[in-house]
Amino acid sequence: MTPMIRLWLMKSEPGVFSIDDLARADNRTGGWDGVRNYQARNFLKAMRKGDRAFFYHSSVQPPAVVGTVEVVREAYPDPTQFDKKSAAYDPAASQDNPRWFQVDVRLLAKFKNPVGLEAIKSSPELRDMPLLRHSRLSVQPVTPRQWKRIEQMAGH
DNA sequence: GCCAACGTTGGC
DNA sequence: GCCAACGTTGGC
Repeated sequence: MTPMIRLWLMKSEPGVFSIDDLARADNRTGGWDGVRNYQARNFLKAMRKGDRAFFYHSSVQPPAVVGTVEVVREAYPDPTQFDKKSAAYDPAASQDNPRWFQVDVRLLAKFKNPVGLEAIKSSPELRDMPLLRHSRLSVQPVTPRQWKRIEQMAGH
């Protein structure tokens, strides 16, 4: 039986963690920590090894999909929730009862031609992306059709 | 820096 | 359980 590969989009502010940071990491792999939204967390927990995701840069000009990553480790407790020095510290979380999770991702490709938010808005095939409707959802599903369209726009 | 959208908190 | 107040995200 062939496991279904799911497709996602994950947002990050490049000033905090950028696609180039991931490119420089050991094995081009890093933990996607700091997610503190329940709906986004539930999507993180639904991710399976081998799933792919777009890496989206938010809060920069221009906001854009800048590449693709692959899930290499499924959800496990995000250690920053226990770290009092972290901005993502959550006093309500405990080791016994973690509230927040992260996955590890490996960089697959950095787009030569990032796909800007403006271009996404102008493409009729992409009008239903949660990105355009729920701007605050930092981890969200992508349909195969949307995936193909964005890769096409990126020249990949 | 502003502010719309929307998620979270807490008083009742 | 409602909802006002508050906080955060993220485009502009």
